[in-house]
Amino acid sequence: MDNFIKHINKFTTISQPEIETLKSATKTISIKKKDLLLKEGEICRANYFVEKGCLRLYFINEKGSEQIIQFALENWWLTDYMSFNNSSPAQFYIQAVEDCTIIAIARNEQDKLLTEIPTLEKYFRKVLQIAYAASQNRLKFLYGYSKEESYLHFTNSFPAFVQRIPQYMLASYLGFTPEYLSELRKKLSQ
Amino acid sequence: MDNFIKHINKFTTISQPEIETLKSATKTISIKKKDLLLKEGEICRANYFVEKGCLRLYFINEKGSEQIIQFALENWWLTDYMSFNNSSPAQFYIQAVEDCTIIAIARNEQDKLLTEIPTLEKYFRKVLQIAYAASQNRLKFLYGYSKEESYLHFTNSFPAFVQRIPQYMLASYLGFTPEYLSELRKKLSQ
DNA sequence: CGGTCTCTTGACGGAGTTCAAAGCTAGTGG
DNA sequence: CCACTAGCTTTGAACTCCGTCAAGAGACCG
Repeated sequence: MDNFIKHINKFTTISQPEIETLKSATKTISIKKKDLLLKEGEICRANYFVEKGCLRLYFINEKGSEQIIQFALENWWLTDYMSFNNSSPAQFYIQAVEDCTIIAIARNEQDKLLTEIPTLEKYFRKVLQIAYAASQNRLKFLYGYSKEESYLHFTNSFPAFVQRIPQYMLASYLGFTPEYLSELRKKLSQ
Repeated sequence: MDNFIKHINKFTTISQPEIETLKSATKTISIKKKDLLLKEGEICRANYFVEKGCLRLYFINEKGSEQIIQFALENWWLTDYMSFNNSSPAQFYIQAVEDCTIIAIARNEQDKLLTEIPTLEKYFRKVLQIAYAASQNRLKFLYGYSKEESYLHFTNSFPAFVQRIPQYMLASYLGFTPEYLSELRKKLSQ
């Protein structure tokens, strides 16, 4: 819970009684590597904050292989927002890449919470504004870079993270095949 | 201003005096087709709501050609969020695709406004939550579909919008060349 | 009606995929 | 703590989607 409270205080001010309310309205979950928080087709009923570990959001494409859309590291929120907003069937899976500690706010609890603690509206607005900025940036790289450039950019920007995940996940996230990633690595190491 | 107020009322409740405050803190701008609201390298000092018309967000890639990241139609917000959040140099251009009526909230006014009218925090949080959901969906299509499938999906989903914009913009938004779009159209009309 | 955008056509080339198979690594149970 | 196995990574060859270039046809605006 520590990271979570710190994170809130980075963006707004929250009182001790409000923290207590928050604690009673959230669930802290420990999950193992490869455990699923959400499956395609289910209704996504919670928003997940990564206290520790790493989650991924992905779907299965027509050819039957996994396509990763997003990773969430410590201090990031992750959910299938379409499903979460509209209570529609999820289009994505959410899975633990490593053993994780997750803080979950259930959909119905969130509505109540935001009424009881209005400053959380500010917190979520700011967090979403940053996440949205990141997604604009992401699109810029996707459109502007070749696969090789994407790979170089990503490994230079997040060297530590690249060590944390298997290569096939990196390939999937960057939008190419594990075979091609292997070819790139070989080429670039010479 | 009508669309704007209606849009706010779809997500939260705003009082008459609050509307007056809002009116005095925003600027309504009329711009002509091809006018620019933001250039790469400038600091983006406003968030733009499309009351009427259509905007596009794009950048110039290494080869010197325009890459469109996003369109904004009526009732959508558009800005370079990275630049807007951090007062850093913009990575994008914002341009009118058609003659437009735009409502602009300046960066510093927005901070004041959100303090004076707390319900706007809820409004922006919800709008961003929807925009973020749309961007997750966008990524799913980008990763999951071939160029041909992207084209078919887009034209089927937004036939009216496809009529509103030149083909080279559609090609740019979908991430391919006008030449290939032309080839696709020919092939698919047979 | 003249000039500048926009769209089309076709030839060619290359980045990245697919498939199949072999080598490697790490986790698990005995 | 070792051995076995499933899953991950590498290799290479064939193929294909889509970009590039260049040139011409059409459309729209002043």
